[in-house]
Amino acid sequence: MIMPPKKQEKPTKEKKDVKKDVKKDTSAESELIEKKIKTPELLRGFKDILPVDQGKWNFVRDSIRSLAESYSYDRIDLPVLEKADLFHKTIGKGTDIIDKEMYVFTDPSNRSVAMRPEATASAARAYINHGMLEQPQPVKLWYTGPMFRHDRPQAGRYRQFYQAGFESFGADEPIVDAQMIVMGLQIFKDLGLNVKVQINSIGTAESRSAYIPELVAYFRSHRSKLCDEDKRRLQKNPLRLLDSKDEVARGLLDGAPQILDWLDDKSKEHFMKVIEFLDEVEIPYELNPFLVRGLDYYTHTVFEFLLADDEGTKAQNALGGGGRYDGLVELLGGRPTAACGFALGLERMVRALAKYDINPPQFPEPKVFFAQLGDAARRVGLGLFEEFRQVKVPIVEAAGKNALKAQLEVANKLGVKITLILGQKEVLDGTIIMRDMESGAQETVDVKKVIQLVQKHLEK
RNA sequence: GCGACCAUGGUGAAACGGUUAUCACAGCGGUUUGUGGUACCGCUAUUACGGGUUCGAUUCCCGUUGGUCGCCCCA
Repeated sequence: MIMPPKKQEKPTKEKKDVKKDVKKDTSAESELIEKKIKTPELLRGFKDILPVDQGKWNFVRDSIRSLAESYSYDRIDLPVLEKADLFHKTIGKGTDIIDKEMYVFTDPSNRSVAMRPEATASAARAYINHGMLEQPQPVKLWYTGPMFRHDRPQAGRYRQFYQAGFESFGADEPIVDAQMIVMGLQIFKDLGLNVKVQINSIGTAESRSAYIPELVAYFRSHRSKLCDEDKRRLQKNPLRLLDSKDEVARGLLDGAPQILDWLDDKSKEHFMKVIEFLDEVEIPYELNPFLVRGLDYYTHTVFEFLLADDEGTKAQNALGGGGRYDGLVELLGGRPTAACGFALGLERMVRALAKYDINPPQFPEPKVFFAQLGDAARRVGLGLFEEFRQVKVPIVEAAGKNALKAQLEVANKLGVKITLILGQKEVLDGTIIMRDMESGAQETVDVKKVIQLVQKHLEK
């Protein structure tokens, strides 16, 4: 008992040394060069979505797609790159998205282009470009894909992030606004996420231009009390004062003029109807008179989807948002067209699933493993594997492994019920071995009957 | 864009100025070449990168890159 280890020790030690020396001599140089070339690094704020996460991602993507289909929204795929101008016009100068965060560059043909920071503008552009205003209205489109904003990365905030969005063009009815909210909430419900919606109306551009001076006047009278950030807002983007996180500003908000009071009658009526519809279908919502959104094109109804119980981090708890944008198509040179839509942040949804430990429904595990030995068996196996696939018996293999042992280890890890073993002998005899993984019992059967036999065995 | 914290193998951790960087899990290979789940053995890290201090740095300092958190913004 003592002897063998001693015998082994010596050779292994020698082997070790040899190996190390060999490594140093032959590959050390190339290794060094590789390292010096720098191991590749991800761009800041960019992320790989790895196979382990795809389950949750597919859950999110599938929920969105099936909802889109049941509400008969048509899929549209829009380019990632657009003329920079498109976003300047629509999202608005003065917004952070445009001024600080957009990936803009000059392309080889000397055009100013931008990686899309969102897709509503592109959807409106497509609506105009392809004469969709001649189609039966409303035109209902949905999309999903990556968006780009050069913001400082944080949890739930990336420079490339995925959005899915729904846009309805050509309907000014309040029911459309309400339906958007219903749809959004339904997706979250399908995912098992507890999400609340906040809504507000910011009316038309005219009513806002009447309201903003009032708001500014109010806060100006309290200017000395405001924090620096809010003073800046007062000048740059007064509406943002409404969702300031500073306590002083929050305290002042109670006495501040509310945008709802400044809406014209039509806007008020529109908003009232949206709310009535929501009441009708018993959708819980929160009226948030301080909700404003960061893009210029919004009119009337605006809403945001928030995680309902967001103890812990308050940041990045908005999972999506949207609203009406009646002026957008006209702004881009189309015929005046009412429109409404919303977008969802996919990584925030995936993150919420992880946070609440919600796992997507699992698809059935394969129950049959196919082990093959030698080239002849591989050749036969190729066809057999395909036959199994056609009768929809999920079957897996590990073609990268040679040893039967290694293949059985994989089969075992997969928790498979049956392993089929095909080797040289069996190929010659036209047979195959069927092994029950629980009992370990195995029998040699006619390869032509194996599919039937496997199906029978699985039924038990 | 501003501020703070962090960075050890595929993963989670340990060491903390001092000889061959420790442990667990995963991975791969092996324990006689066609049989799994256990056991045993072996292999897998120039301590993110680049500089500096030091006789000596994973450990201290600076820069870069990346991550996280708050602000800002938003999805």
